Amino acid sequence: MSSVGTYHHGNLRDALVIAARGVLKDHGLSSLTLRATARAAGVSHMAPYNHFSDKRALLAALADQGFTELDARCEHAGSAGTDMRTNLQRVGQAYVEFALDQPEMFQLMFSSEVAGMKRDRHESSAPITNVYGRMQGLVSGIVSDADARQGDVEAACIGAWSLVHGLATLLIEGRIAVPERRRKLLIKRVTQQFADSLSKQPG
Amino acid sequence: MSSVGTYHHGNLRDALVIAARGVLKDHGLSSLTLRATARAAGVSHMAPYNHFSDKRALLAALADQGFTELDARCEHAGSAGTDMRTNLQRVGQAYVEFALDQPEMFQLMFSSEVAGMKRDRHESSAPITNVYGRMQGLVSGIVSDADARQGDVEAACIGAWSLVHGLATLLIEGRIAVPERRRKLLIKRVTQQFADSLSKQPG
DNA sequence: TGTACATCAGTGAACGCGCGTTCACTGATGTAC
DNA sequence: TGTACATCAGTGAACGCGCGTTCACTGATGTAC
Repeated sequence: MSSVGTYHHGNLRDALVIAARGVLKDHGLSSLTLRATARAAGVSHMAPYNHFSDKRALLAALADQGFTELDARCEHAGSAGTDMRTNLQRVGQAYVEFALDQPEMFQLMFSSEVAGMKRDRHESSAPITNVYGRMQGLVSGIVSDADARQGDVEAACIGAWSLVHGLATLLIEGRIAVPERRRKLLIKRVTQQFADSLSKQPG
Repeated sequence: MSSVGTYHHGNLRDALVIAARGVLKDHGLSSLTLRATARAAGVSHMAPYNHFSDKRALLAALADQGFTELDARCEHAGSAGTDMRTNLQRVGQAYVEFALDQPEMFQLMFSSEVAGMKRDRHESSAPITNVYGRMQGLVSGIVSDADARQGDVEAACIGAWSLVHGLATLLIEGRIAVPERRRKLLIKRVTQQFADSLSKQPG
């Protein structure tokens, strides 16, 4: 137990993750350093080492939080209706919109700095698996209605993920020239087309 | 005119780009610095400033080279046959395989460090446009056979690019668990499915 | 209710690193006369 | 054919920066007795 302003912080670990998130959002991934995070949390630059083994562990904790939120949004989007094709479209849309809402977070989550992380003993295995598993479930459900070969199902699952991930990435990087106000419609159309195309494959 | 070993290099600009490419390939994007490039070219760390206004300009020149090569491979792949769907599939496959052949280059090309570059007066406008234009031509050709609306054509074009770009990105980052030997087949299937799905859209 | 003490969670100085860039310079080249 | 000189394309020392991390430390906490 501790009160505000004491020597011991009380919950510095969480506070650091929150601070890191602020730095990431306000100044971008390349400015997200250990020292900047400590500064933002109002603590000495050495304090984080009491809670994270090193910089990567801190970034990994933040990325985990992002994956959890992405998964939550996809889950919410993908369980609204009963039509699997619609649900898949909505999951895809949620994925891309998450990336556009929090581009820096999305970049962190898929940055090579964080990939293959040790994860500092703090539970939480690869949470991207949940997101992909969700798509996989829907795609498999749709495609397996037809008499598809197994390789085709796998390709369709990976295609689904690739499509939304690529769209998110290209939009974030500004490679796709589309005015702000048309973005959402575009995302909907692209994901829609993909969802509609499933199970129209030749067996 | 100058011979080897003289004070004046003769063609340091090109030599620097080649050296940068070596550094990028051998040590990755984060190690691709001005000084490392100069070192690799066997020249003082200040010499590059006679040929490039700053670090970004050097990286941009290298990225341009990458885009040119990517476009060449896509062109070659996409003009082999006469069936547009097949050509589109091959272009997509070439895109992904380029990324896997030269992952660090691909990362550089789409890194935010290089995006929206000034490009140091050395001609060569955004060469990614060529690659996308190629896909766009094929997709439009296929989809416009049917009576598709304009927005659907656009969505299909962007979908094509997103699909291959996402697949390339996810494979490079090791997010897709697929053994080395099955990669090529997977890429083929994913691009194939997409190409086949075109013009089966509902008008 | 006190007190000794181990442990926890902070501090701040310092190190070594490599970076991009500035600066003043100098050696080599080519051209005008 | 020679020579003065402007220009080009290098050099190397130095600066300031922020980083991650080490180190020795110290203040606060909680528990055993």
